[in-house]
Amino acid sequence: MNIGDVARRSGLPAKTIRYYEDIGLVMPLRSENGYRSFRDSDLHKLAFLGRARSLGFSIDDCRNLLELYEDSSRASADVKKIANEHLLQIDAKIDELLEMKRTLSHLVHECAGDNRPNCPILDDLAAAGAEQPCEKHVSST
Amino acid sequence: MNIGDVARRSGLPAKTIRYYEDIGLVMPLRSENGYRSFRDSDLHKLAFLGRARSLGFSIDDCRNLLELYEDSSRASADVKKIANEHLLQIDAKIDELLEMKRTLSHLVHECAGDNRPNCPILDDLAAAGAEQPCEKHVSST
DNA sequence: TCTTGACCTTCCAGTTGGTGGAATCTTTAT
DNA sequence: ATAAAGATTCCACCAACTGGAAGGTCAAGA
Repeated sequence: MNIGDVARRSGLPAKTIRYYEDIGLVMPLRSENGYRSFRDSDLHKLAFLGRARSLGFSIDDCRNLLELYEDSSRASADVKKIANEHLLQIDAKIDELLEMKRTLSHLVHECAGDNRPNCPILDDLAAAGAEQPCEKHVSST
Repeated sequence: MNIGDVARRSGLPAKTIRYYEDIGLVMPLRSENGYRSFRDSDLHKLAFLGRARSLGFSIDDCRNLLELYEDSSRASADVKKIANEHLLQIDAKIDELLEMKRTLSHLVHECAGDNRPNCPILDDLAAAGAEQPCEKHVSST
């Protein structure tokens, strides 16, 4: 299979597949003309990578997952550990975004959004870090 | 004020402040010795930027917000528009992460996580894109 | 046979938002 | 005098690609 076929079948852009070869995630053979020649196993790996990436795993995690996948004597605990750590990061990110959303939607709600200059959103951004203009308490935390 | 003071007061790393000057977000004066000399207005801007960044606004958004902030004849609608578009992106990201979380926590739940090789997580990653190995229906959308 | 177009190759640069480090001043304190 | 702290510039690096240029290859049609 040439890269175009693999791209269509895996759903990954050809550019990305070349990149994955660059960083050693797949090692397709080469035809006489210099074209990459992908085996079914390469396609399979790329589909695996695409799926793992779509679940948000880092390239580094993907590398480890792929290694585990190809190790028939793996312990599922090792896979689960990677997945669990990733889940924690996802949770952290969700929390962060929810907090942003909470703050921002509150501000947006307060803002008239008309042609007048008064704007609680800008007020909030400008007020940050200058909460007490009269007395600075250096936070003993 | 030297950059160290501004860093302490704004909470931004000195490196970041230099970077913000590089990309034209702040334009501190220079002392005779070549040191950056920050005015109160610069510190104020940097605090503004720090707050906006912490709400997830892109540097580009920050640039626009800063411009609006300094334009006393702005329309609050312009600010609100930026904020609302950002909110939409936050929502999209949250949805994406929640979907990842849903899938992944389901898989993690299924996985024994012991020393045996059988692993539903890997099975899922491997099965993706190969759902029907016997018949390929090219998806008529 | 020639040519056109689709496909493939490599390589270099840019993206986002910084961070790390080296080499080199300047200032301040002892 | 010297050392530490803090400043400067510049260059490289992170993730995970993406875009584009310049060129080689292949299959089909006139």
